[in-house]
Amino acid sequence: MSRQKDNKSFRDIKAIVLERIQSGTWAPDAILPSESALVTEFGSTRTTVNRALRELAEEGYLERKRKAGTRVLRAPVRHARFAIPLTRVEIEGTGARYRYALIGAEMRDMPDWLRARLDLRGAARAAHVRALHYADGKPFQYEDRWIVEASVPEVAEADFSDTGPNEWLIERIPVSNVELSFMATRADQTVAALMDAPLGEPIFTAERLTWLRGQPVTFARLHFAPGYRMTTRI
Amino acid sequence: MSRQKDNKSFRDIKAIVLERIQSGTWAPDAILPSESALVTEFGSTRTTVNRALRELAEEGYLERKRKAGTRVLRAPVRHARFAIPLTRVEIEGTGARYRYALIGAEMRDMPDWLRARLDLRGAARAAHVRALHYADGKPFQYEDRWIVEASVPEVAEADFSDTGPNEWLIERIPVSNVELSFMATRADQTVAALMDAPLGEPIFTAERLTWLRGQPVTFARLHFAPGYRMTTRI
DNA sequence: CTGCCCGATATGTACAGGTATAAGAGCGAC
DNA sequence: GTCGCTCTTATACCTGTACATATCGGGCAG
Repeated sequence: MSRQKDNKSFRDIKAIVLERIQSGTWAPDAILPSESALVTEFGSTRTTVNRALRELAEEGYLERKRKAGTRVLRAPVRHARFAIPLTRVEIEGTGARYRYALIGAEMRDMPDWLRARLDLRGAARAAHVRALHYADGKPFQYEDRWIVEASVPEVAEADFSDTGPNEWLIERIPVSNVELSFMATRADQTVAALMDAPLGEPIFTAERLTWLRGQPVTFARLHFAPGYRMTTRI
Repeated sequence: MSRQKDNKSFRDIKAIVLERIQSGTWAPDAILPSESALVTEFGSTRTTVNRALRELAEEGYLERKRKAGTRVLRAPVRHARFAIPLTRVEIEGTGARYRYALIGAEMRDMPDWLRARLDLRGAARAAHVRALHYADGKPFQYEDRWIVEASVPEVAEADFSDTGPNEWLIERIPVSNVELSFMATRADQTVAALMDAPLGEPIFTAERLTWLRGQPVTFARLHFAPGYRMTTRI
């Protein structure tokens, strides 16, 4: 016997509530029954009902306010979730062979636009690393990255010829705050040559800004091969 | 008096655990103490510790397995979360004035590529709607959408001259499964003319496929104005 | 009528204890 | 050895209970 009776798990309750929202039983803007009312209906406890409703609220279907009750959102604010794996993992995940090639790495003074971007006052040195990631021998992603020396002093001695700067960084800065942007850019001379694409080709591009405890760590611009699609299901 | 002693809330515990991960006290791949061990350390209950760890696992920092224990992930699988609001809401959120203009709407037989994309066998009719969304008088997004008649029969009589098809759909199909893709495309004749952009300009493009209970509902291609960036913080 | 306070109420969170389930570890039969 | 079994253990989840806290709305003083 699984459990004593036909008691609903929080998963069951989530499914039932979602079904009622989808079918229109509980229309948008409607206040749904209080937790304790649902407890008597489903024959479980408030803890369980609470978890179900809380997760549905987190997923954007409901809005909950103390005393006000739980309301069905009119236009559910859907959230797309993208996994952001290492490039190597992303490539290997498709079954392709991964290859990495360093193009160049030097220590330099950061250019003004970058200092502005990172909110850094005063001069600062950084490693400028450029690298290519291949999938099955074809260029997959061109990585153009700056790593702030003040935040990661070891970078001055780092060797990126075998390991990508991303994996190198993850060893040292495992967790951090990230600001990610995606955009469409035009292939310039460098990108066109490296990606084997015509000049001006639209390139799916990601910019990634990373901080650790308020200190800027790295700025990366990732140029994906023509035709790249970032896909998710929600 | 807030609570009886200095007991930790699940938020406190999350913060402490995260701090230990970030500072390397609990290095990647390390198994951290069992829930009951943490209970004695933090002086709370397993429910509380459990919630803290569960949420950290959801956020991609930890991996939890029954019996195996809780492990710090080497390369935290970070998840970027993007809110997917209505275009109108997105524009109004920036403080800009929203304007909508219908370009065309007709019922047609679906082209082959679309039927293949939606996994539909046999002929099927759909509404083909094209519309422009403006922010402060400038084109912001060109929407090219197909709505499957079999799934939303009212679409044959719908009038999209005042309301965008997206808002119209949300009234009828509040919740659904979505597959979202983002890519960089080249502005073709239509897009270039409507967006007031040069031919061939890189365009940030989203494709959105929607199902309700396994039935394909709509396919939309959203072309954003040149320079558009999709940004998030994680 | 207006502004403030205060009680009722719904959700937020915590505690204490229990059962269910997955999976590693060790043992024995073959 | 190795396959299959049981035992143990750590997490997953549930039941009940209690108190905390935000907020709506009504009542009262000015």
